[in-house]
Amino acid sequence: MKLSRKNPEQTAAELGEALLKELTVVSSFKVIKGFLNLILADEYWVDFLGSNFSQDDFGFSPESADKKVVLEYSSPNTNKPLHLGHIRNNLLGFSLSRILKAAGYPVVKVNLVNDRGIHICKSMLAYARWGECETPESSGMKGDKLIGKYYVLFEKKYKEEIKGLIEEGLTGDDAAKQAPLILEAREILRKWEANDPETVGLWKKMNGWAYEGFNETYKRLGVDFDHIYYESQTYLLGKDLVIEGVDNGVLTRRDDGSVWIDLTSEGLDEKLLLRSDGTSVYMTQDLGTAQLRYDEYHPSQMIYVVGNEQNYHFDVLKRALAKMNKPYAARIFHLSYGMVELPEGKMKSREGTVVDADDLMEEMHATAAEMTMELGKSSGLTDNNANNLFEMIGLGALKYFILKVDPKKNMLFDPKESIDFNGNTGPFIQYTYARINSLLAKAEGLGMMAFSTPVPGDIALLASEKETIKLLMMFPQALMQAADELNPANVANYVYELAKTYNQFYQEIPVLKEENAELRQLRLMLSVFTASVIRKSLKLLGIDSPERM
RNA sequence: GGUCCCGUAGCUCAGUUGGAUAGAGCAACAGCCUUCUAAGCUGUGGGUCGCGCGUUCGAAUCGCGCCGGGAUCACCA
Repeated sequence: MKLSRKNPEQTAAELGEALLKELTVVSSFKVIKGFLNLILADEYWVDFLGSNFSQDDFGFSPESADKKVVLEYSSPNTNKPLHLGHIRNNLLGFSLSRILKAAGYPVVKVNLVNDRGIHICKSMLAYARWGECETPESSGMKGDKLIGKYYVLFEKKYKEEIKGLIEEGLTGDDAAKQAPLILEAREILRKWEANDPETVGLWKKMNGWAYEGFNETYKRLGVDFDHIYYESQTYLLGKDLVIEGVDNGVLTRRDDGSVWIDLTSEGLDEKLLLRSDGTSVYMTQDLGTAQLRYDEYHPSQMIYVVGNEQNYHFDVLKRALAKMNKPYAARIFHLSYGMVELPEGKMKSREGTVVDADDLMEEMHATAAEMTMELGKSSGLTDNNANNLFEMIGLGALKYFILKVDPKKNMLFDPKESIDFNGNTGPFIQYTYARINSLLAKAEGLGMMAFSTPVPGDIALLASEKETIKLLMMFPQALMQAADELNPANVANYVYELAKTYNQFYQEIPVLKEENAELRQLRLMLSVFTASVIRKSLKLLGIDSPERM
C-alpha cells in the first residue's frame, strides 16, 4: 500500500488484475473491504489431490542428524503410583516425540526416574514396620500401588506424631523436624547413602515393584523410552561442575562450605548448589545430567517435559549453565505444561484427591464398551477384537481430551462428567476414519479402486470437496507448527477440523452411488487421502485408528 | 510482598508474529436414517473477548495500571 500510494480497495483491485493475467491457477478475485480474495481454479485443487493422495510420507520431513533432540518426559517418583498429572506429562512427551520425528528431528526419548531420596525412605520405613512382608503377589496389588499405600501410611502416622508433639508444647516446625518417624527415615537415607546392604536390599526390592507397576501403566498408555536414567546413578553428578565453577570464580563458596550461585543481577535470587556438608541438591544433579546428555548425544536441543511448578527451577538451571559457560545452556528448553485441576482444585496426593492413571484408563475402557454395545456396533466381533476396540476408543477419548488443550494452560478434569465421545473428541475422529475405511472396503469390493486414468482438471468441485482438499493441503503446515511450538494441540485441532469437514462432504455427497466414473474416482481419492491424513495425525497424538467402530 | 502464568458463550476449549461479521464442542431447542456406519449432518438461541487507559488506519491479540485465579520464591525434589 505504501508502494502504490493508493487506497486499499484500489491497490487490491490492481493487484488482482495483474495476478489474474499472470497466473493460470488464479481464476478470479474479489475485493472485500480492502482485502484481496483470490479464487483458485478447481484444476489447482484437483491436481493437488491427484498427485498427493497416495503419498505415505505426505507432510513428513526426512530426518536430519544435526537436528537431534533429547526429550525427557514422565520422570516419576517411585514412592507413589501415576496419576492424571503424569498422564498429561506422558501423553505430551510421547506425542511430541512422534511429531518431532515426523518433522525431521531425530529424537531420543529419555526418562529420569526419581528412585532415591527421603520420600522412598518413608515408604521403606512404613513397609518395614507395618508391612508384614506383604508383596504384590500376596496382596494382589500392583507393585506401585503397594508402595503408594505405605507412603500414605507413613504420612498418616507421621502426622499423628506431629500432632502429639504439638500437644506436648512444641511448635509445628520443631514437631515436624523432631518426630521419631522422620528422624528414622533420615537414618534410612543415611544408611542407603552408606550402601548398607539391608537397606539397599529393601530399596531394590520395593523399587522393583514400582517399576513393574509403572511398566504396566506405560504399556497401556502406549508410551515408551529409548533410555531410562535413574537418579540413584546420577545424583552425584554435577558436583565436579560446581567445583569447577568455584575455581572459575562464577560460583561462591561460603564460610560454612556451601556453594551458591548469585543470580540477583538477573532478577532472581541466590541459589544453593552444594550443601555445607558437601552433599548435592536437586539442582546439582540437573546440572550434571544436562552435561551427561550433552556428552552422550550432542543434541541440538534438550527438551524437558516438566510441570510449570518448576519454571523457576529451570530458569535457574539455564542461567547457571550459561554463567558456567556451558555451550548447551541455550539448548535447554523447559516444556512447561499446566496443571490438571479437579473441580475442587488442584490434585493433592496427601488428601486423596488424585485421579489414578490405571483407574482412569479402566473407566475409559468401560465407558467405551458400554457406549459401543449400546449403539450395537460391536456385534459380530470376537471378544478379543471387541476389547481391543473398546480400548482404542476409550484411550482415544482420553488422549484427545488431554492433547487438544494448549500444553501451557491449566486444564480442568471433572470426574463426574465422564469424557465425551461426541463432538470435538477422539472417538468422533476415529469414527470418521472407520467410516471412510468401510466406504473404501465397499468400493474395493465393487472394483472401483483401480484408478487408471488421472482425474481431468476441468471437474467442477463442490464446496465441501474443495474445503476438504484445502484442509488436506494444510496438514504439513499443521505438523510443522506443532513441531515448532512443541504443541500437539495444533495437530489435534487440525485433525478435528479435517474430520468435521469430511463428514460434511460424506453426508451430502454420494461416492459409490455416483454414476460419473471420474467424479467417483475423485471422491474416492479424496476419501483415501483423508483417511490417510487422519490416521497419521492420530498417530502423532499416540491414538490408534480403528478399522471399524 | 518479589517473580512468572492465566482470565474469550452457562460449561470445556480454539483463535494471540495486530486485520474482514470473535469460532467449535457440550448443554438447550427444532429438523434429517426405504440411499456409502446417525459416535453423524443441518438449523436456532447464547459474547461489554476480566476492567480501564494508551499505541495504531485497525486491538481478543501490543504497552501500562487495576481486579480475579494459579504457580513459585527451602542446606525439599
